[in-house]
Amino acid sequence: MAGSRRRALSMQRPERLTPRALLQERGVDLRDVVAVRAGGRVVDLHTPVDPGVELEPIRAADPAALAVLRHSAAHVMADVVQRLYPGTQVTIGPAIDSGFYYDFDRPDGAFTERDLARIEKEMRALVKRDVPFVREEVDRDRARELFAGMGERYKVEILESIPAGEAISLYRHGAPESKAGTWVDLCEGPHVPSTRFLGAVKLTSVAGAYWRGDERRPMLQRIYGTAFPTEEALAEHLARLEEAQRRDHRKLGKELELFLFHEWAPAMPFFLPRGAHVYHSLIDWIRGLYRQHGYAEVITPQIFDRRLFATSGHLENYRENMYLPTTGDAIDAARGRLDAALAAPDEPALRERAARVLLERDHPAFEQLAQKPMNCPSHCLLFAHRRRSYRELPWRVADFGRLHRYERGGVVHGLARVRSFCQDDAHIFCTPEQIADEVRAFDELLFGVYRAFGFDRVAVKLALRPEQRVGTDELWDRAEQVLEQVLTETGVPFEKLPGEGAFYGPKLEFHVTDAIGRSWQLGTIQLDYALPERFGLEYVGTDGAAHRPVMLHRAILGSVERFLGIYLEHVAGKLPVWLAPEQARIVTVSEKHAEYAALARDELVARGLRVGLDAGADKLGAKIREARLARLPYLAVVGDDEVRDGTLTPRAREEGDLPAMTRAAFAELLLTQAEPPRPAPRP
RNA sequence: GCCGAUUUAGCUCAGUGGUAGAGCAGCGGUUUCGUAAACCGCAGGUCUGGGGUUCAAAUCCCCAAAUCGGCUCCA
Repeated sequence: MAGSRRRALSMQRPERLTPRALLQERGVDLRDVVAVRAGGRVVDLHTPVDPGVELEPIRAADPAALAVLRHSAAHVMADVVQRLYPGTQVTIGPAIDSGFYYDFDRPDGAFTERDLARIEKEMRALVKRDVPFVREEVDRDRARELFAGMGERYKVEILESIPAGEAISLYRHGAPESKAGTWVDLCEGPHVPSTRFLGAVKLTSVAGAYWRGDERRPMLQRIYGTAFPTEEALAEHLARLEEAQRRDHRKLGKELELFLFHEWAPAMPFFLPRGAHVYHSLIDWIRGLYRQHGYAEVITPQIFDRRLFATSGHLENYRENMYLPTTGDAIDAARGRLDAALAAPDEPALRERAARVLLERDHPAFEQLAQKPMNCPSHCLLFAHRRRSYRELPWRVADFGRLHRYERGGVVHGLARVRSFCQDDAHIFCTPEQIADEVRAFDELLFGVYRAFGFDRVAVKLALRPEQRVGTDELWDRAEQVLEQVLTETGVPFEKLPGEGAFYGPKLEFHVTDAIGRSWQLGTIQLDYALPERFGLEYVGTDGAAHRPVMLHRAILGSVERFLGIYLEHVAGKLPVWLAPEQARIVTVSEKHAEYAALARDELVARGLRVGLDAGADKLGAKIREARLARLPYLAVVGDDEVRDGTLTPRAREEGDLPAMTRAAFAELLLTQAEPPRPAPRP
C-alpha cells in the first residue's frame, strides 16, 4: 500500500528535513514565506519532505498563499468559537474564492451579528499572540479515540470517510502554556507557520448550511469570513464588495425605473416603460441577427393540454417546476360534483366520487392544463404538423415566448432567477450529419454577441448525462461525443461537468466574466435525440424513406431577464446609447429657454432619437445631477448663448463637457452611437 | 423547501411599551439661475397581513406573506 510504503521509506531515511531547514540552508528569507510548493503539492514549512524534492517558496503576496492563509483563519475561528460557545461541534472549514467558512453544530441556537463581532475580536487577539501551527501524523485509531473523546461526532464521521491507507494528519495551534491550551483539528493542511501570517481577518456573515450539502441531514451554522495578508488587501476586497453592491441590478432597476416586483406576483418582474424599452431592444437586436443566420420566428401558446408535456416527458421529469393552472369552470364543476356527493351521503358510489374530488389529483378538473416552462414541445408540434423534407433542414425555429417555472421560495433572486421570463430560445431540427456544422455556427454567433456586449472572457463547459434522464445510453454516448468533437475541432478550451446535463440531452454551457470579475452562465446549446423520438418526428430523406431528425436547443443570452440583470451590473447601469431608454436630455439654464429647448427636443425626436426635456424651475446644477444619477449617455445644455446661436452644449456621460455644436451635429453624434453593434467575427 | 435576518410615507432610513418622525421625491408658492442638490410652505401612514399578551403594542409573543444572505436546486 502506498501509504505504508511511504512511512516505511521515511523511517529508513531519517534525513528527511523540513522545508524550513532546507530553505534556510539555501539562505532564503523566510519572513513572509507562508508555505512551499514541493513536487506539485503545497506543504507547510514544518512538514518534512523527501530529500531532493523541488522546493518553491509561496510568499504572502503570492495568490496561492491566500488559500493557505484563509484555511488557517478558519481554524483560528473554530478555536475561538469553541472557547466562547462550549458544546459547539466542528465540522468542515475550507477556504473559498472570497475567503473561508466553517460549519458548526451549535446546540444552543444561531450565531448573531453580535457573536461575530465577539469572535472576530478574539481571533485578532490570537493572531497577535503569534502562535505556531503544528502538523502531526497519527494512526486512525488514535485519531478516532481523540475526536470521539472530545465528543466531535462529525470529525469521527469524516475520519471514517478517509480512504484506508491515506495518512491521517492533525493540526494544532495555540499556546500550551496558556489557559486556552492548544486547539486541534483533523485536517489535511497545509497551514501558515504561525497566526502572525493572518494579517487581516474579517467575519462577514452567518448562514444555515446542510451537513455535507444534503438537505436531509442536519442544518449547521456556517460562519463566513475572509482573510488577507495585509489590512490594505482586506480594505481593497471590501471596496470591491461595495462596488458590487453599488452595481446590484435590483438597486439599479429601482433607481433607474426599469422594473419592479410586487408581492402579488412573487419573483415575476414588472417592466416599467424604461425597462421594457431595453428589454425589447435586446430582443429586436437578436431578431435582426436571426434574419441573417437563417432562423424563422414563431409564436406558440402559453397554456396547453397536459398531453403535450406528458408526451415530452416534462410532467414526469420537470413537474416540480411547473405551473399547472386550471379554469374557473373546471373548479366550479368539480365543486358542484363534490357538493352533490356530500348532499347524498347515503350513496356509497357518490361518496367515493366525493373522496376522489377531494384527492384533487385524480379529478380531471385538475392537471388538465399545463403552463409552458419551455418552448421545445410546442416546436415539435410545429415540426410535425406536415410532412417534412430533408431539403427543409436544418430548420431553425426561434421563439420569444413567455415561460413560467415554479422556483422554490428561497432561490429566487432579482432578475437573475425569476418565475416568469423569456429566453432568446430557438430549436434547430437537423439531420445527425448537420449537428457539427450547426453547433459550430452557433458557437460563432454566440461569441460575436458576447463580444458586442463587452464580455470578452468566455468559459465553455460540457455538461454530461444526469441521473434522471430520458433516452438510451447509446443515444447519450453519441450526443456527448459529437459535442466534444466540435469543441476539440474548433480548439475552444472546455471543462467537463459530469451529471449536469438536461434530462433530454448533454449541453454546452457558456459562462462570461463581467467587469468586476464575476462569472455568469448565459448561453447554452443542448443536443436532444429524445424529444424527436417521443413526438415521432420524421423527415423524408433523399432515399425517400422516413428519418428521425435531431433537435438542438439553444440560447445565447439565456433568459432575457437574467441577461438584463447581469448586463446592468456589467455596465454599472450605464447603458450604451443604442440601448438607453433616454439617450439624451435637453436641460435649460432657466425657464426663459424652455421654448427653444422644446424645439430642439422635438427635432431630435423627429429623427428617431429618444430625447427628454428638463425645462423646470430647478437650477442647472440640480438638473445635471438628476441626469447623471439617471446615467443618461448625454445631456445638452440650453442657455442664452445656445438660443442665440441655434446650438446645444452637450455633456457626455463618459467624456464630460463637449464644445457647443449645432442641433444637426448633435443629432449626428447621437445617431452614429444609436446604431446597434454588429457581432464581429472571432479574431 | 431549510437556517438566519429584515419589512415604518413613492425612495432611503430613525423611532424598543405611553400622542408615528427626518431627508429626498410629490404638490403649491418665491427665485430665473451656466455644469452633481435654491428657499418657504403643504400634503402624504390600516408602522407587511392576521391573531394574542397588556390599562396601553410600530415596539413583546404566535401564525402567514414578501424580501435579503446562505444551503439545496437552476436560465
